[in-house]
Amino acid sequence: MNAPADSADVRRRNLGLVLRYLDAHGPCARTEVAVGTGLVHATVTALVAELIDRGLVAEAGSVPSAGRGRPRRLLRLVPERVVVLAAQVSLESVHVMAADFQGHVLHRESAPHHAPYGDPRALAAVIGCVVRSAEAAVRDATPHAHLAQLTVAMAGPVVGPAHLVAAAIDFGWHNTDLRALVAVELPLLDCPVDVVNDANMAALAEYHALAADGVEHPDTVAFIKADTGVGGGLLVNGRVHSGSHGMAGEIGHLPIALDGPDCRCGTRGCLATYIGPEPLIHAAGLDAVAESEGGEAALAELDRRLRAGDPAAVDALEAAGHALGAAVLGVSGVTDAGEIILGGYLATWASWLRAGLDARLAGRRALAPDMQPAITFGVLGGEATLRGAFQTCRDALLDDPTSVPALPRTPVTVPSP
Amino acid sequence: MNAPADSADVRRRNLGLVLRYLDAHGPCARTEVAVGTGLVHATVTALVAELIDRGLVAEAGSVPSAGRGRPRRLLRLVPERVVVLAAQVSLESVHVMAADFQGHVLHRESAPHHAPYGDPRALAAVIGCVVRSAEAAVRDATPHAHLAQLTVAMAGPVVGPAHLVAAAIDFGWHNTDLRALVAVELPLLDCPVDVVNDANMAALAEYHALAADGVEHPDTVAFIKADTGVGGGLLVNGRVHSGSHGMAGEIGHLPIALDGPDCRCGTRGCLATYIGPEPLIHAAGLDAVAESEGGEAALAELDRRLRAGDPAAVDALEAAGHALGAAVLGVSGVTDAGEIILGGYLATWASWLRAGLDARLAGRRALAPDMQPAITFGVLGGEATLRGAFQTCRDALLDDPTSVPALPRTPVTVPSP
DNA sequence: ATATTTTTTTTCGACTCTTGAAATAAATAA
DNA sequence: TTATTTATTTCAAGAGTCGAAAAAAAATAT
Repeated sequence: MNAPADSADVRRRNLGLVLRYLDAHGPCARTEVAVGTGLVHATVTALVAELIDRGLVAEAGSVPSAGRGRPRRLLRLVPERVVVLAAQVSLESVHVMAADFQGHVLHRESAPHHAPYGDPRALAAVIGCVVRSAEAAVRDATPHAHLAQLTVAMAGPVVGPAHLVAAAIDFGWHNTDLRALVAVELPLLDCPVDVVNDANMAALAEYHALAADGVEHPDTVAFIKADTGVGGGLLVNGRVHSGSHGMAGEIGHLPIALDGPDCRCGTRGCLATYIGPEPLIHAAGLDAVAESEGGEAALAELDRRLRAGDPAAVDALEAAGHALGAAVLGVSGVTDAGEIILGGYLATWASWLRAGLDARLAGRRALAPDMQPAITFGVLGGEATLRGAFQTCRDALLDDPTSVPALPRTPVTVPSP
Repeated sequence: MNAPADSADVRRRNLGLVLRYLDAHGPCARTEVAVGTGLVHATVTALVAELIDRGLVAEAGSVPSAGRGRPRRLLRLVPERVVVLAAQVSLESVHVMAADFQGHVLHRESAPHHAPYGDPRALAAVIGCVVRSAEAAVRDATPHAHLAQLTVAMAGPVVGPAHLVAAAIDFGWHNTDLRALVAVELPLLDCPVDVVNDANMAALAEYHALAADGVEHPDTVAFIKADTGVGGGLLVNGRVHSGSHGMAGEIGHLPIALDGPDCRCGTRGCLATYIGPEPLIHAAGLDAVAESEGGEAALAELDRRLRAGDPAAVDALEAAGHALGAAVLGVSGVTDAGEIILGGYLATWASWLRAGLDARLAGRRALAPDMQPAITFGVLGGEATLRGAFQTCRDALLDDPTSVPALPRTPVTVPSP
């Protein structure tokens, strides 16, 4: 933050600029990179040379240039050069994904963790085990890859530069240094370990998924999702804003009604008491199903009833839409998010939520039509969190491509005299 | 954002680093600056030389160093070198303040603007007139000063890099380029003109005022104020986050009750319908006073009654405290602000609000004691907005000290041979 | 077949910035 | 006076970007 700047900073930034350009615009020539980034040809030559050294970029043949002239030598990203590991800790199991730099999944693995409540060490051991196995599998397949980072996403606020898990309610933790615990389990894994909030990751992933589909995002974007719980995230300029306690986006307890239902959190009228799974199940008259077959089954049944047009189910979602509308107004009022992405079953059931949601937004809409936040719907479903953890690794690498070491010099076969 | 980096960027940053250090730590020697900033002695010498060239820093005598050794040559900021102009447009008048780099007020001036509703040009003319007169007064007094910036704060969202005033409800504007209009009025004023949101400026000012008193701020801070209306601001790392439409902090319309009172904005249950001046006056039974003597007088009367212990007044504020508590929970839930600064009469009447506020926060407090946002109270009152506009100029200068030109070279008297 | 034109890429010298080591300056203590 | 200590400056080196010129590689014109 207040460290001196340096020519190395300049280099890092410009390397990232070139890498981002190649990533976004596919294989292209140095000239195009120069024009696209605003750098001068000479500099692009130098930067590309370094990226080639580090194995992040390779030449990929020539194409004839327009009309006559020297043909363009195409440059392409080498996604295989980098492998990242993304892990997600859910209530009952650990999921790990290994992917290359462009997100091609190289390996997936899951394991139940049976972590005893209050014992992060046991969980770290399971994480370590799964990650180790995933890493081994990948390392065999792609021997030259650089392992860039492991990012572990889990429920609960993650705090500060030390990435302490401040309070994982589901696991009974308090100020746990999960990162250190995992690192202990993985002494041989020679890469940085990151611990992040899962909802924030989902937000990041949906943001990028929509951007890949051509959606232009405003600079401030909020994300609200509901599945097993209600959470969210706040993105500023495409980066996660995690707030003072890593809790930005712990939106489930946004108060939307002064005298609403009591909430686990101790207050009342929280958003989660309107759009969370339990209240929806209750409103749709599915308490019995939840009781006998569990919450997952009840939600599945709710989905069936919605599609069948069951009035209680439809009404439940319209009411939820209203509450969601209040939350959207609240979030957009506080953060001025220009877009709000809805994820989890809020995306799945978008068509049933829309009525209540739009009704609630209509009032405000009258005031400043062009200032309404755009409402979009996530497309990643359960994949979002892992994809977001992956994206975090990617961003780190694009911010500092020098973290990837130079390739071992290929021995030049000198023609004997 | 995605422009190439450059050695000039490095210079700018490091000049700013040195300038900030001298600003924060008072006169001190180059060695101390080097240690404090992490720069090397040689670099500090060069940077200081440039700052002296630009007239921002001057040598200020020597003090003996600890024990023996060459004495330290102290460096001091030259606040007089820079003059900034801060303007505030309120409903009825324009206020302008000229200050030096450290905020010493050089001149103040106000004028009623009688701006006809919907005519930004007339208002721009008044602003121009006041600014011109202020500038002339200051320029006479301090002939060598560099006029760095004019920042105009006004109610209403301010959008994007063009600083368009998107929708100034009070003035009936829509997407007005007030900056251009003011610039037209001030063709001779050779400095950048900025237009910003007034509540955001108040937030910035209170932030710095508290920091000057030794308060350590968390990285995310929210500000909520009420006086003639309800507004606020969001600060991330000490910088204003204005959101996608410059509306971050238009918090008056945060919905806190699903079925609350109707609001001007078209929805219902907005924060402003609970803690705004009209509802408070009404709840305290002062409608008649407001009718006959105006809102200002009614608020003054409310203040008297509070201090006299009038039950209706006290109850009104306790209820407002409750609503405010809900807003605080909402804001902190969405943004994870580690601190929430309350300003305007929310600060003045802190002691009467606390009961309701704390009651509302108590529930949440039980969940995560160390994650509660700290509640602090602004100290600047009506001065906040102008001070914030000033601070914006200051930040711009600290971010790029090269915007201040070199002093005209003092003619060296060559001894004739 | 050769020269010319066009486009892409690299090379080279100039300039700026930070750095580390050495030199200089200015005091005190012996 | 001479050594010691501390603060500051000087100087050469290293790393970056930039602009102009040169080189490379094709297509077209002669």
